[in-house]
Amino acid sequence: MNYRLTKSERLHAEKLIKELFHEGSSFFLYPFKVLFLRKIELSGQTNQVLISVSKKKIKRATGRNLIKRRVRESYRLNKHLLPQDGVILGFIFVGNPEMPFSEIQAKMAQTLSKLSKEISENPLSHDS
RNA sequence: UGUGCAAGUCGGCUUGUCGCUGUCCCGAUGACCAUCGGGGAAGAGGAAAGUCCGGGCAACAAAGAGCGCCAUACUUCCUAACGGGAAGGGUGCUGUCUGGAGACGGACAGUACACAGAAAGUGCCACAGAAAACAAACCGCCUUUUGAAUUCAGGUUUCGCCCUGAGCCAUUCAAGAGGUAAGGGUGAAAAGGUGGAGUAAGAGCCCACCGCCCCGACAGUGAUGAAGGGGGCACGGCAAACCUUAUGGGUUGAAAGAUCAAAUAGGCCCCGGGCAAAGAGCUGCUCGUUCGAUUUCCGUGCAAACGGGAUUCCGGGGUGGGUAGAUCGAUGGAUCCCGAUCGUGAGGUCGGGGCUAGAUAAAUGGCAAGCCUCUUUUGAUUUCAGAAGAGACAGAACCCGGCUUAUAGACUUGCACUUUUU
Repeated sequence: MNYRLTKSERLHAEKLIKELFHEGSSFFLYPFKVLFLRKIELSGQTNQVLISVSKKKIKRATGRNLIKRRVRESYRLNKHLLPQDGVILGFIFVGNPEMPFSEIQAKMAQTLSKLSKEISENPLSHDS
């Protein structure tokens, strides 16, 4: 199983980030707000992920760094739950700053399963 | 031994495993670029923070002068520079000791200082108080004028009576005219103080001493100190009010800015050529003057020098990749450590050695185990053993020098107090 998380799997293109926030669908599953966007021209390619932590929720930069690292780590270990189909993902953490890694990991698995189910029920039509 | 204060140092460690960032090596895709795979070593701080000062760097602007605005403000030094630092001076406060009858003075230690100017001008000084600044006059004290009232002072006596003396005087009250700043009271602050002489009462009005002001030999680079001389004594405080004086400052800030569209940028490869004392400071320019130097490695050679390579620059050719993306800026520097030496010190000079974090929707992490430290608790006289919990402040973003603020705990040195033993 591939547990790596290379640069190509992380979202860094400014254009795609704008599209994700403007056109992407979203749902909320504590402690994440999840944004996702599927594009016809990207289908079949690797998924790309973005992780963000609210500055309002966690004031200190060290605290934000810690949470981002834990979320990224949990995504890295659970990304096999989601099929590779060029999905653009955004995780915005809004939970407790002292949430331990084990809890984050459990929630991440739950979130990815839900997302996977949603994607398989609504296949991307070439007309839209 | 413990506690406190000051200065300094450190600020969790180890292993395994799964990952991330750039970099080097190897392999594959035709290729040193790109992609994929494997491996090696490296990868946050003392404050990385606040963005408060100073500098480098960059772009833009700019004849010169004046005005304005902002900053700084004891002296000398350190420094690339600074509003930073060092040493020194001054003033205030506190403590100890000490001289004097006293006013007050001296020495030492600690501590604070936004320490230029209040005898250039303007303004302000609440409340209280008579008065808050060319002093004034509420109470009080004294002299005197007018009016009114009373005899008044002393002795004796329980008191009254009485006795002696003086009465256009004296005392009291009211109003007016003047003198006064001793005393009272107010205030953060009231125009020298102590003691005397003097006076109607008083007063630096006068005298002695203390304080203060002015001049000041001499000492010191200087801030400043100061022998001595003179002066009856003014010149209240606030400049963190305006202001004056002196010095400095063009503006912006790496999200600055430079570059790239089939190549003319930048990377890599190949070929050819240049390069060795220029240069830097002072200056608008010239002259002049000062500083400074002969790139580095290997080979031959005593050396001079010669040959080859590297670095750097120029020219030519080749080559691969990316497109809101890429390259440069951008990580080796006023650098750190050790030693010697000069200096009271901040620091300077010389010698030796060491140092690849460079991200860019932004790496330096997750998990497990063990150790270390601290706190609580249980057992045990202490050493010790077990259990539970915690490990601060905090995340590089162009780079340096400072300042300020946050910080669990540990260690070192010095000083003070304390305990035990001798």
